[in-house]
Amino acid sequence: MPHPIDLALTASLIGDATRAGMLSRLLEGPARTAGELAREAGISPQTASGHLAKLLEGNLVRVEVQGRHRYYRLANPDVARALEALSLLVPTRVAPVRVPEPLRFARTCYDHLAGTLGVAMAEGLEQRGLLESSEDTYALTPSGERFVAKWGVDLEELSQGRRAFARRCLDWSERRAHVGGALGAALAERLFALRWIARRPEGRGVRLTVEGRRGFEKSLGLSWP
Amino acid sequence: MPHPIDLALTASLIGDATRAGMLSRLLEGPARTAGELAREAGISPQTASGHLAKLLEGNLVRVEVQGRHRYYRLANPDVARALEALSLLVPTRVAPVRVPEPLRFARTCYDHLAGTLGVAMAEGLEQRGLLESSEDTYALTPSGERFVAKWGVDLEELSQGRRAFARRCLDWSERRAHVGGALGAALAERLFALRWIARRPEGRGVRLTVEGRRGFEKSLGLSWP
DNA sequence: CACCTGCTTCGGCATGTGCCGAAACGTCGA
DNA sequence: TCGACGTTTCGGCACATGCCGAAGCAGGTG
Repeated sequence: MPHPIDLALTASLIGDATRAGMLSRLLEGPARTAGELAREAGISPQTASGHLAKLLEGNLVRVEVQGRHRYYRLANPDVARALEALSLLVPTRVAPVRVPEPLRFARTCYDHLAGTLGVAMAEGLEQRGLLESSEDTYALTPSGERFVAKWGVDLEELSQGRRAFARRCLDWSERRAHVGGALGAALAERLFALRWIARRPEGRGVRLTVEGRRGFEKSLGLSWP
Repeated sequence: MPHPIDLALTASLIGDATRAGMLSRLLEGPARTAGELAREAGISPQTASGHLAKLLEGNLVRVEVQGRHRYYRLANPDVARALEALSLLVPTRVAPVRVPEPLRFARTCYDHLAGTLGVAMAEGLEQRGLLESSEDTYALTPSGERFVAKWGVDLEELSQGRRAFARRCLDWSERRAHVGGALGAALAERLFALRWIARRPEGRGVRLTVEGRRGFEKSLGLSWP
């Protein structure tokens, strides 16, 4: 752990509403000029400049100079991760997050399964001792390896790739983790192939089929109304 | 993402040196009473009480009342994760606070370099724009390719192999990333060959030689007491 | 060169917040 | 019931910091 003073210094950079807004926008959108950030935040260019100088000093953003424009972006992926980790701590106001019900129940997150279903699967695997979580990754236990093999996941093949094996991917609608990485992608791919889940016509939404409902019930004891 | 104002509110709870110190202690140690936390922080009980009330309100800690004592602890594992994610963003000071024990300072992790030295090398390369990190891999920039070639790394050969090129390997003693994968192995191999580092007689410990100390100082500006 | 534009630096004002002294509250033990 | 102790609440002070107006700097353009 770093010295508390340094930790506080970094946290206080995010701990200002204006700067937090800038960082949130940079987290979700492309690089922006100082002027754009000022307008979006509703503050004068001087003030924005001061904030950006601090963020730069704290190594939360980096800047690319193009002529008289200065494009700011998040300094590195760690910053994005820290912002997301902090977001999870924000006390929920009234409704947790307003997500349309279908999307909230199940959707794809890049190439793996997210939403209530994705989280339930991860936690079901964990409760049955098939999956173990560490700080930000998952690992299959020996019985877990046999279990996913029954679904048709080829572990040999997965471990070849350069991709992280199984990442704990934080779910923004559930505020809990689901399985990402190579394993997450392979699980989703198999569940589609087994027709336990099916893509909705458009968007990232996913539907649980009748077979899927039965399958999850039988294999992991998961059930839904 | 939550509203930026709420994000800022939560971050600013950590963004005070005194509170950050309390949270750090709670992260590493057992639950403590309000009075203990006050003494450890070197502030009056009233002031500590105010801080703890804020942390409680922000749901970063929870409290257990036992008679006239109040035991505070972190509210949940998400808080610990957020603190650690934030710690990663703290700009590195070159001199570590504590004199590191041998293993902590430098060791091999499979076939690449880990510990304070491994992390410092990775971050030194990154700060100089020689290495870029994405989610779980590293990539050499063009200037980085020239740099490692000077150490005798044969990039042609590395890219032949089936192994992941450069993995971000999380260091358990430092809680930060160092370079793994094929590049990490090649760097370690070259540093041994150049006699910048040497294996300790037994175990995985690694020693920094006088040449190594000079070399890291000159090439990456790293120095140790 | 002059001029516009994007951005930063400087100075002063106002608000926010960390700190402690004083005092109150609740629990425990004599 | 009383006093000791751990903790919280209240009030006021001092410092830190966000804000903007004014001014300065540097790149692009005619």
